[in-house]
Amino acid sequence: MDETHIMQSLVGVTLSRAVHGGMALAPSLDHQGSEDDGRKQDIGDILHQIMGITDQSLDEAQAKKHGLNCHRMKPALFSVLCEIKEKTGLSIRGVHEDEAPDPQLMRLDNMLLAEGVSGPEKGGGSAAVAAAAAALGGGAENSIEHSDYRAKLAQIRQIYHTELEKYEQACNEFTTHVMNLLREQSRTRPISPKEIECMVGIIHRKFSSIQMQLKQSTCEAVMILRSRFLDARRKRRNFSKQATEVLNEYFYSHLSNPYPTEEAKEELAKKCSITVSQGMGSTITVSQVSNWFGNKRIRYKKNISKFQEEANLYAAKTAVTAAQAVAAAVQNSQDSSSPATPNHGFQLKDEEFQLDTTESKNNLLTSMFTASSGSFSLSSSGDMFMSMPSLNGGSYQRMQPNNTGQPEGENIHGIGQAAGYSEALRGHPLYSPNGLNGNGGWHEAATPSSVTSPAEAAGSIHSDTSN
DNA sequence: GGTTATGATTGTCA
DNA sequence: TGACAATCATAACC
Repeated sequence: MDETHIMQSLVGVTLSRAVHGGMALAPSLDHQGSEDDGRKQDIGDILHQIMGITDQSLDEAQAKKHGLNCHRMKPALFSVLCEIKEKTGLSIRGVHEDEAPDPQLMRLDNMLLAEGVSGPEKGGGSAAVAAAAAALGGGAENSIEHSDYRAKLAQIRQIYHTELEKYEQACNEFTTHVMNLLREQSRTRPISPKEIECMVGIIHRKFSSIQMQLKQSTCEAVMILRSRFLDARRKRRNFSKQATEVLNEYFYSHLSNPYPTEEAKEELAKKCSITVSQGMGSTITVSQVSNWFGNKRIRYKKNISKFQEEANLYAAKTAVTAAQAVAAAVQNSQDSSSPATPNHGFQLKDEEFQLDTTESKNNLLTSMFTASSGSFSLSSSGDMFMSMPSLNGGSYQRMQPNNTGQPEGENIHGIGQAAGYSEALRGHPLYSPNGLNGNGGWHEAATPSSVTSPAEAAGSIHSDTSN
C-alpha cells in the first residue's frame, strides 16, 4: 500500500522537484518547455511500468525488470525512493520489540529441563524420576514402572528434539530464503539491512511461537506420563491371590489385635513379594501392608457378618495346617522316642485332613466338632488360633500335643482347638463383634502388655499374639 | 454399563 | 507417627 502511495507521490510531487532541483538525473532533463513535459511523461510511464510488473507473468516481469534496471533514469528514481522511504519512516518498526524473554516460554523451558526432556541427554529424566519416586515413598519396587516411565520419557524427548530440529531447520531455510528474496528486491526497491534484520526477527518470532506450542504439548505429554506412571492411584493393581491369602491369614490369626509391628509388616511384605496380579511384577511394600491392614480393620469392623465366612475359612485353613504340623511333630516325636508304638491317634486324623480344598476341610471340621464341641476343651483353646503358626513357617511350640497318652479325642488338641475356633467365630469374644471395644476399636481388646506370647517362637513375625 | 471389591490417599485425632 | 474414617479411583465381576 505504501509503495503505491510513494509511487503516486513520486509522480506528482517529488519527482518533479527532483527533476527541477537538478538531482542526479541525466543532463538532458535540464532542457526546457515542452521537452520537460515530455520527460515527465516518460518518467510517469516508467513508474507505471514498475507498478504494472506485479500484474504480469514472471517472464514478462523479468524482461521488463531488466529493461528498467538498464534504464537511464533508474539511479535517480532509486535514490529518490530511498530518500522518501527514509523520511516517511516506514521501515523498522518493532525491530526491538519483545526483546524481553517470554515468561511463559521460560516456564516451559524450565519444566522441560527439570523433567529431563531438554538439556543434556545424560541421565535424561532420571533425576525427575528419582524425585518423583522419593515423593511417593517408593523404592526398588517401583523400578519397573520407572524404567517404563524412563522409556516413555525418552520417547517424548526424542520426538521433542526431532520436532525442534525440524522447526529450526525450517526456520533457517525460510530465513535464508526471505533474505535472498529481500536482497534481490533491494536492487529494485530500497531495502535497508535493518529492514532485513527486522524481517528475520519477525520470522524467528513466528517460529518460536510454533516452538512454544511444541514445548507446551511436550509438557502436557510429560504431565500425562507422570500422572499415569507415578500416580499410585492410577496404577492400582489388585494384589495376587497368594498375597491376599498371606495377609488374610495373618489378619484372622491375629484378629484380637490385628496390628502388625514394623518387623511383622516387613516379613509380611517379604512373604507377599509374589508378583501382584496382572503381571506388573511389583512386590508389596511395607506401606502397602499397612494400607491393607488399615483397610481390612475398618472394613471388617464395619461389616463383621460379611467377613464371618472369610474368617471361618481362614480359621479352618490355619487349623488344618496346624493340625498337620502337630501330627508331623508327634510323628517325629514318636519316631525318635518310642518307635515301638506305631499307632497314634494323630496319624489317623492327619490322614483324614488330607483334603483337597479348604472348604472341605472346613466342612469336615465343622461336622466333626460342632455337635460335640463340649467334649473338647474349648476353654483352653480360646485364643489358640492366635498362636497358630500362620505365615512364617515358624514355631508350633504352643501346638505341641501333650504326649501323655490321653484319649484320642483330647489328644488332637490342635484340631479340637480348631473346632473351638469355629465355635468361637460364633460365640467367642475374640471372634465376635464383642472382640472390639466399645469404640469399635481393637486397642483395648488386646493390650500391648498382654499380647506377647511367651511361647512365641523366636523369629516369629507374630508381633501381637493374643492374650 | 452398573455394582461391588479393593488399594491408595487425605484429613483428623490422640 | 500411627490409626481411623471418609473418599477416590480403578479393577473385577455380573
